[in-house]
Amino acid sequence: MSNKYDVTQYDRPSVSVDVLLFTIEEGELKILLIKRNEEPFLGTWALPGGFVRIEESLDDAAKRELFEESGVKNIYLEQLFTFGAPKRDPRTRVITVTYMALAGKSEWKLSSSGDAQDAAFFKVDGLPKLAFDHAEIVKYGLERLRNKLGYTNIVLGLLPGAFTLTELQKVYEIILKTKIDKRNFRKKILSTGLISASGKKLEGIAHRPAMLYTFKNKKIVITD
Amino acid sequence: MSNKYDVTQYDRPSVSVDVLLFTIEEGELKILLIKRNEEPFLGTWALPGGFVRIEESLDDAAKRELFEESGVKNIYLEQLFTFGAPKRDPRTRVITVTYMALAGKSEWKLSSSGDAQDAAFFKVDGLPKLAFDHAEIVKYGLERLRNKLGYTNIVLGLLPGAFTLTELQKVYEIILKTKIDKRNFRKKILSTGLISASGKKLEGIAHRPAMLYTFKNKKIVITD
DNA sequence: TAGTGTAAGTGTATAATGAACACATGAGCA
DNA sequence: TGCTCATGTGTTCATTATACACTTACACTA
Repeated sequence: MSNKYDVTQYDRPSVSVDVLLFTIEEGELKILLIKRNEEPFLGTWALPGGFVRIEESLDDAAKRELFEESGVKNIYLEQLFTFGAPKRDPRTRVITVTYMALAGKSEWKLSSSGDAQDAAFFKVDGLPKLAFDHAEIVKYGLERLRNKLGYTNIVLGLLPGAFTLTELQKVYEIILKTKIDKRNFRKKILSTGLISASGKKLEGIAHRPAMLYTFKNKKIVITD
Repeated sequence: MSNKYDVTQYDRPSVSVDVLLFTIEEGELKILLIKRNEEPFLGTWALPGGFVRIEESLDDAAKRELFEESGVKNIYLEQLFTFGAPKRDPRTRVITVTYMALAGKSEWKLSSSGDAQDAAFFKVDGLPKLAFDHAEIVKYGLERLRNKLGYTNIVLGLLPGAFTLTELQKVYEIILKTKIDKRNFRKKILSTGLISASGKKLEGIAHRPAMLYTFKNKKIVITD
């Protein structure tokens, strides 16, 4: 903190939060986008987000915006990066703190918000043109998500409470875009000790029923 | 970006940058602190930093503040995290974007700045009481630095252009607070192919002279 | 100039981890 | 009862990580 600048002396930027809400749907990694209904970028798809209120923390702002625009609550949320190029918003200086959120299939119900704005999940591979620098933000978030798969149990944010090992493996394969060997995957996952067999099995399917597993605790931890 | 908030409608927070400048000196990992000469926290040590100007990028603000307060230029700089708890600054709402910078021994000359403020390097282990939430920021930065040692060549930011393998190893040992086996360390470092023997050797020392090595390129890259 | 002090430099054996690979099992259903 | 289909399970080999000790090259001193 330099002594040369009075807190109130200079123009202040606006500060916003933008949230990448990832989910897995139909075997694809998707993110939530909102169609803008005002300028700039009217009609363009953008990340959910909005301005940070003067009395709320950044995390709270991200939670609030996410809830207002998707109805999602109590999900994993992690600060990603802060983007602050002077011209990233054509109106005025806006610095945006970005977040990554993960939701399981059942956790979101769109358009729960008062204003019935257009909101939809898009495959991260076939995204439309995005407003502002949001394409860059998505790229950054994807990279972070892929990295974190490797050394944390972050994947639990994308799964229901009980899941089969095949489902778990599919999530890894979808996000990392790789094929994984089934036996090696199971050995490695089980050796972490983070998940345990529930004893229950899938029912009503026309083949051998799979064991359902659960994460022993719901905290994201570093696994190696 | 929600449509419910006009850019100009609400109070805006102030946005600052704070920089963790790490260096190695006397076999210790140290960071630069500045003694505050104004309220709040008058007389308390704090991270170098200051307010982001309305027309400059966050990176530029961090570079500028670092230069103003330490005279250091052109060193490795990486955004860490953004801290925005509503009461973290008692004056008003200040959101701070934090950076980590790395400097070799020769790169800094303190008090090059106009105002002859108190500035000094402190061992990260024995830090004085810090202003604001700066202790938390240091803790976060240290963790990031330790992690990055493991999977990048970030260490080059702390070393001079030419260095011995023993010096390199010492940097790892100091930061990670571990003893490392000399032979295994050399095998691993050399196998990355990122450094090469310069052909020159240390001179004028009372024992077998060590080969000087250099990083083949000065970019920080991920090594595994 | 021989001897001493000191850090540099070097290899091998063992353990742990990662990668490749194929077939029997149990449920629903016809 | 037999067909279909995804589940579930072990071993071999290659790679990587770990543990560990002696010789070398220089400066200095006697």
